[in-house]
Amino acid sequence: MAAKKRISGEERKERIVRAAENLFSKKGFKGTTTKEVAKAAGISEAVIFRYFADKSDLYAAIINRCCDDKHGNLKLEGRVKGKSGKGAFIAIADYFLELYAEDTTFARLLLFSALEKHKFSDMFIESRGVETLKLVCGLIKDGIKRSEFKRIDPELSARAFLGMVLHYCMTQEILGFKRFFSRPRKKVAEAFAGIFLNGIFKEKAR
Amino acid sequence: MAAKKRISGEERKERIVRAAENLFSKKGFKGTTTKEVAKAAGISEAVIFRYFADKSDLYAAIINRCCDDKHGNLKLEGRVKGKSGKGAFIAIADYFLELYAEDTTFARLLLFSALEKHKFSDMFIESRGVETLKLVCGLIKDGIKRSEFKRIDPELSARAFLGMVLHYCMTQEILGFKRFFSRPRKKVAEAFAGIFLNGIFKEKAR
DNA sequence: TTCATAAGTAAGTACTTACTTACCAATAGG
DNA sequence: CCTATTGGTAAGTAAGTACTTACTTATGAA
Repeated sequence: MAAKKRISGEERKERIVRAAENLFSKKGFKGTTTKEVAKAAGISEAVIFRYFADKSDLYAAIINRCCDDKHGNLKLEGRVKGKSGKGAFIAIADYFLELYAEDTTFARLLLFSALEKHKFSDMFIESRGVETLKLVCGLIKDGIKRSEFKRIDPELSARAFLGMVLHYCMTQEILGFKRFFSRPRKKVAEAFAGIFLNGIFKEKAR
Repeated sequence: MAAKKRISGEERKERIVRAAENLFSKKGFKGTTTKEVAKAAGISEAVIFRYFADKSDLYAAIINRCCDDKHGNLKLEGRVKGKSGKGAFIAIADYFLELYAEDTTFARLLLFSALEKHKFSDMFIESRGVETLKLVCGLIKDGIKRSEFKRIDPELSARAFLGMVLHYCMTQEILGFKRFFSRPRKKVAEAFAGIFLNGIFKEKAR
């Protein structure tokens, strides 16, 4: 029989949050029981309440993990850095397509939160959502300044581009559209960037 | 004191479904109790189980109502009929922008269903989702045939356009983006159709 | 009028939920 | 070695949960 291992408080807390993150993203906050979380974390239910005041406190811990994690935004910026024009938009599209194909945990957490009206979705909008929008917006404003793009509404256009990409990701991976319809990632990124850019590209030299 | 009114079975059933539809769309299937549904429908809980075998049977009734309801697709087709080129795309965008601004019940039901993995989202994809996609796809194929559009992937392009529109609707109305950012409906529809079309429009006469 | 039937309820049942209590055991520092 | 602290549990509790039972009352056709 395995000797009973005891783990430090911090490590245990971390494991509980990870287990809960998984379950909440799969079944929502209401749809997940503390019993399930305990089982997934390999401990008894009471331990959860030693580390967290109540269930929603556990939820708050997950949210903080997600929003503090600047990893996502940094990673995206890294991919775009150095690129310009079509390459930059392809990189953005490709980033999200890859992200959603790999793991929908975060997206599902966000959606559940928006539907169940926790404050997670608000916090998300204010941190990561706005950042991403700014990035795309910046690219567009640059293009306008250099007279490569038409003088369109930058925010609205950024929403259009991100909308194409993110709605595709969401329908494919979360609504399950990919069972009926699929295209190689590179092709999708290329097509979306192409449609978007040739739309806002000012035709030179008629 | 008001005389106790009795209502026909069909009418009562209908009222229960309507009450449940509202609540499920607000709080999800798991997040809504049969007690709440009964209260909203103005009856005792037991009545629900006279008309529906169980809670999920009630859910199924809602789904059928939503999917059978060809109203949505017909209404969209009606708006597009007779229009071509940019006007048609503006009409589509405008339709969804208006729909979401008025009422997110259906969209929320669909999202909850996709997340909670009921079969509603599958049924939706197979009925209304695919229909809408076909409509846009048809417009694009026509344009290609008439050599007005580039020879792009019609399905993928249709997804791009619908993505812009629907993701905008969703983020505005369900994620609550509209608190931070808003544009007049006509302007959004115009902008999205413009971006999309000038992207796939073949430039004539260089 | 009569009465079978359909519409409705109050008060349960068996079970699950989030959360507590009272207690136990491994570990680290003296 | 001892003992305070920390990590952990078994077995609760009160308040829900979906669903049932046993019963009442309005309605409409005969």
